[in-house]
Amino acid sequence: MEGTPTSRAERRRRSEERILSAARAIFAERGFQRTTIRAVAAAAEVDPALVMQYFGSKQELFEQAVRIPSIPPLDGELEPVEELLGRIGMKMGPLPQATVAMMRSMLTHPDAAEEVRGRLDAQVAQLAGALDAGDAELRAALMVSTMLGVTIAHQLLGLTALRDASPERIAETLRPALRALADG
Amino acid sequence: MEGTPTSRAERRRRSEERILSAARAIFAERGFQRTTIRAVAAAAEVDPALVMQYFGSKQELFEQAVRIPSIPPLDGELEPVEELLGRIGMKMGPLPQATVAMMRSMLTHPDAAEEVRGRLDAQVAQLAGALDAGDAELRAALMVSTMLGVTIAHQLLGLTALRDASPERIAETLRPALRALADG
DNA sequence: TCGTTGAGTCAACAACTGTTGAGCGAAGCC
DNA sequence: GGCTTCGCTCAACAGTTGTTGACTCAACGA
Repeated sequence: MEGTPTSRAERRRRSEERILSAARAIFAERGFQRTTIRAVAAAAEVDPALVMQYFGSKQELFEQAVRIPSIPPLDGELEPVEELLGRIGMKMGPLPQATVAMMRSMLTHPDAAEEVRGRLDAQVAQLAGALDAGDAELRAALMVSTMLGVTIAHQLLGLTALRDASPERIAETLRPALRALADG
Repeated sequence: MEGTPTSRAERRRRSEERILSAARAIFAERGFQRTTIRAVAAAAEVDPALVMQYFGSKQELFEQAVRIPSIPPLDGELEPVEELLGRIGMKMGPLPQATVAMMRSMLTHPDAAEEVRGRLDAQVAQLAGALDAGDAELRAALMVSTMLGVTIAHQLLGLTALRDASPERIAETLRPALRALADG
């Protein structure tokens, strides 16, 4: 019977992973407040108390569930605009659940808001460094905001006009706008 | 003593207005889930039961508090781009609390999500009608999404790079991007 | 084999939530 | 003045929530 491991460490690892996976899914679907530990536990087929025992609190569970690798540095080769579009291009397929969970909570959960703001600020700074003219930071911020808006409208809100558009077509249509922002 | 009206109808009207005003403020600040009827009642200096008596349920209170005049039809005179920017221009000052409440809740409250999606869809359709080329709807959707993203980043998230930029400068910097989307 | 450890459960607490029904007191009407 | 109406409050219920402590039992190390 390889399927059901009886090793202690292995069982623990798997339970923890099942919990984290369930948490990501439910946080992504409902956001922080509407997600209950009981619901996560049920989805992970585990007792609610176990979730507490492993993660200490709902907040801790959230933090660990949405922990995401930080934004990779700008690829010096590609143009910033193409870099951004590429990220969208990839992200126009389903976003990682951790990202969705983070975004879904960012307007109603102060900690998520601060985390997202921090990451976007960083991305703005990074992007601004790759632009030239004087108000690079403002233009970078507007580029990032545009990406944010399109992602929200497409992935979280499901705007009808965007729902059936292919990622490539979106990226392609968006390109001139981003370029206009990049060039000033 | 004009300040404290003793007329029944007048008292009722004022209480209802105080409740709605408090509700708008707190819904705008915390979103639907994190807003409690008790908090609204306290802010309105009223008993929680009164809120129920007047509005029937928390959901009803929310709906009445965020009720907003629907989007005015596109002014045929102005170009669509300028029209949009104008609205942003106004909205770059503080947004109406009802709007903020709606937006703050839209990612975590299904009803708010549907309402916002509906309004944005309508705005897209309206805008698409004013553009010419083939994929007008997609481009209109991206214009609206851009506005959405900038508004969120600026008003709800407080991106540092946007926080200290004047509405005019934002609108001005954004114009070429929107125009690029509008012209195809 | 046996005591220890730790994964996992069970039942409960305490706080908070939306919501309700009975009741008080003053404004309105005759 | 007396009856009615209704704005408003009080106290409570019932469900849900995060969280906890005692407990069970199988894996583990000697």
